[in-house]
Amino acid sequence: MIRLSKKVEYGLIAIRHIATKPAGEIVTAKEIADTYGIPYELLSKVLQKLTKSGLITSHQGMRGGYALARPPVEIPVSLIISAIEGTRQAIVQCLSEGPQTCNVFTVCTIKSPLTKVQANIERAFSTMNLSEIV
Amino acid sequence: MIRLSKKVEYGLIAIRHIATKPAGEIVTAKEIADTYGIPYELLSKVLQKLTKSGLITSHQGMRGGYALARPPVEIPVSLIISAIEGTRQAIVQCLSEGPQTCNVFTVCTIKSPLTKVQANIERAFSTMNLSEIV
DNA sequence: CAATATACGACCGTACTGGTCCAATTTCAG
DNA sequence: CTGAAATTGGACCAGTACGGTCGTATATTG
Repeated sequence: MIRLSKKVEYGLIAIRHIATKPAGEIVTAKEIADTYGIPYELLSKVLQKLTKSGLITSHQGMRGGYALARPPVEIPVSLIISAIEGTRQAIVQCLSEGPQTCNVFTVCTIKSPLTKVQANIERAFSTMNLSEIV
Repeated sequence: MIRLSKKVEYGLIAIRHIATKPAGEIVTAKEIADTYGIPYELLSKVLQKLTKSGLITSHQGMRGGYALARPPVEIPVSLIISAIEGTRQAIVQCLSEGPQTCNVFTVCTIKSPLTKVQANIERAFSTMNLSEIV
């Protein structure tokens, strides 16, 4: 039907793992990769994206790693997803990109009905926060 | 965030177009393709899938075309999507394919939390039927 | 018989995805 | 101050899915 990318899966697993630790504790990418059998380099990229969007903080150098930037309650699942996927805002191209890239934009008849479904999905992801998946 | 494929978009537009006609009226793929500027061959494939899953009926030969197989109220949007996409049942691989293909299946910690989101999304698509998007 | 329609398989280019490799940089511990 | 451990970031690659096209077979009707 609809699928989250592997990167998002890894990101969710990782940030959840961090959230299970005592607040402020620093976790390395290697630890997470080893724990779940996730490719280390790929996971690193994902964690870097989460860092750039301010959901987690990074600490370079020896004894470095990652920690949550805010309490889990303030991290909705929707933010985690959009931090990793970046683009792809809407379920139909029209809604997010408009006439430039959608060839049927002007004659499209399903845009407005689908905004309801869209809102529903967004609500599903934004009402659930990190504290609910630990 | 999450995106419906172009085929599904075309399928929704097409079946909606058929639904706007008087019940039983036959519409050709060409008419739909021309109306919305959709590639004819691609649309044909989509309509064939909708036919195979029993949502619409096809009539070959001259004066042939497609018509709804049931009243619009009995055609949930979810059926249209799964008819066209076939596979891809769940938002995370684990949920639909299990341990064979998911490398983190046994240690995955986000499966069960995400089933709630999953159910939410499915409800969003299955509670909306064709009569609501015409 | 000919025109019109669906049915179906093969094919193609592009883009994205998951994954790997490598080098640079920062930081702390000894 | 040096080296190990960690993040950062760019390049790259194989596989696959997607959107789209083409050609052909088959059915139906006028």
